[in-house]
Amino acid sequence: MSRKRQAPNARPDGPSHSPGPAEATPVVSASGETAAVATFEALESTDLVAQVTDRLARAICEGRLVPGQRLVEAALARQLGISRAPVREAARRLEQRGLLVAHPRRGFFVRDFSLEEIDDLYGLRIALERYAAELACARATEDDLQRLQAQLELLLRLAKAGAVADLVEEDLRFHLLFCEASGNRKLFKLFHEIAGEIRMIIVLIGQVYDDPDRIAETHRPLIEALASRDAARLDAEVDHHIRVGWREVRRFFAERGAPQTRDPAQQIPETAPRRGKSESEESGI
Amino acid sequence: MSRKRQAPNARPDGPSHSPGPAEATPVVSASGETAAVATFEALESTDLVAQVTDRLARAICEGRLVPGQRLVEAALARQLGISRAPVREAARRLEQRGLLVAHPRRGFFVRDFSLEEIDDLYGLRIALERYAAELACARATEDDLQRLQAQLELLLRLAKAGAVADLVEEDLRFHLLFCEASGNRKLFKLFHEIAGEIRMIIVLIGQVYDDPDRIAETHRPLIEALASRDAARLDAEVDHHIRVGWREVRRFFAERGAPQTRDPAQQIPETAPRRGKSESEESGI
DNA sequence: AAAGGTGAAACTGTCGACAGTCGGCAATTG
DNA sequence: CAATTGCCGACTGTCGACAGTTTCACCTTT
Repeated sequence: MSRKRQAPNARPDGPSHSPGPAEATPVVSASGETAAVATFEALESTDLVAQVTDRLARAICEGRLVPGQRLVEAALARQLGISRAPVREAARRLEQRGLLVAHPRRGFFVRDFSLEEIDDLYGLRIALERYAAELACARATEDDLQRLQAQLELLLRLAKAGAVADLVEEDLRFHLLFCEASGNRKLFKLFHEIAGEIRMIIVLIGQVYDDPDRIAETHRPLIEALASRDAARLDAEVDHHIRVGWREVRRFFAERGAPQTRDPAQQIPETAPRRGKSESEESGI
Repeated sequence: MSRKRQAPNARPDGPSHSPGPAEATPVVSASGETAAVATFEALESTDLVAQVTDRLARAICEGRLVPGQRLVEAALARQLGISRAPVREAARRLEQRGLLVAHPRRGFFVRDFSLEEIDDLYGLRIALERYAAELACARATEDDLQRLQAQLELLLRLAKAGAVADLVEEDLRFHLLFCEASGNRKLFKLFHEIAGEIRMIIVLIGQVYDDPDRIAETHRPLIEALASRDAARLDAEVDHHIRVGWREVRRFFAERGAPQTRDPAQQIPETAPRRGKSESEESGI
């Protein structure tokens, strides 16, 4: 045996050394010390990977795991009462979704967004949704319209009820329905992925929806334009709708103070042409 | 106990790539400064997963692994002389790239495309590249144009030489350069992923490029349009260029006979309803 | 002979272990 | 006192093993 039992305290990572001015982040310091920022209960049942993925995603989106934070496979596995394999797998999936970033030999870190990345993402989103709109205009069924209408009503209800968190979720689902109506499955899948990052961004910057009713209401023109089957009109509406959100996000993001800059190692496809690489470490500490 | 690193066997070819064992790195001489900016390139990361990923991808694109074929983790691991973990990981990456499909509890299968999926993919590709064109029109640097020009010339050379296989590869790289010129990294990354599937489709249906010269030449208008900074013109050119390829692919695909229909379980984001399905086939590399 | 049942083989999901590597800290040196 | 080197701990990459599940073939039954 003689197996080193590891430090018993559930705080594997040093309090500092993480990415830069993390300390400045609006951490809900209600919990003194570093402490276990997010504790997970053990789980069982099948589909371990899916469960872990889901749980981690939720933890990230609920802010229990803050950007830049390091995730330690072994620690997570221990907390969840499982082995590292499923944790690892789940982390990979979240990396694909853009919620985590993998540093070779260093592990996974909670994704952080630069303003530039947010712009990239929203620009892409517009391109995708406009394409979805174009297709939907031609192929959407009466059923699709019905679903969108129902979703709109749900948004309105949530806005009235002040359930902002749910509103974010259902807002995204509305757009997902839109993509689904396009009939292009690949597009739907892609948007699904992007939605994960958008959700995270929105949650990160806090409550964008200072006027829930108005936000919910802005979805109505989209349905009406789609119903009219006027491609040009719908295109314009979609473009406008998303740009409004984009502007809001930008504004809030600027207020909240820009976190670290872009992570040089992340997001670059492995087969991409490689030029001088600089392991420019975070400028923290 | 016994640690058997590289299995000596490894029948399957595999001069991976390493261009020669001897590195003639120029000894840094006049480095008086403390900087010590010795020009030593980071040596090739001995990343097993990356190697396996690469090898499998190549096998698929070279047709040594046919669509629908089942991949058995253990068998692959044995052939490669490694354990299942890296193989598994590599398979996951290829799944993300759309080259493999994972059936829960059944393993991985080489992706197969239905005509509908091809249409989805090309439609999406047009949407993405048009967006890239729009951005590039405004942000492309002189350097970007230079690179594209050089790539075009490479295409022409390959066409003349009849190196069709390389032509496919470099054709895709041309479009990748285009996306890169857009300055939107996320877009670039996304297109990079899609490029994998497009490559596979092209390879699958055989030689689309029955007239290599013409194909290569069709890229010139794109550069010219970009150079003119006429967004509308470039948009039209991009749209046309891709649609031509799309049509070709469709034609060839129809001839080659449609394989199985769409696999219902594949490609659907986890939150979507899923059903079962069965496949078959088996073999080794 | 076809349909259904049963058992074995095969494969994936999961686990615990090990070793190399990376980052940080401390001792050392100029 | 600052910079450099060496050491130590921690964590990831990788491995072999085990158990549950699925598949496939053969045998039994109608």
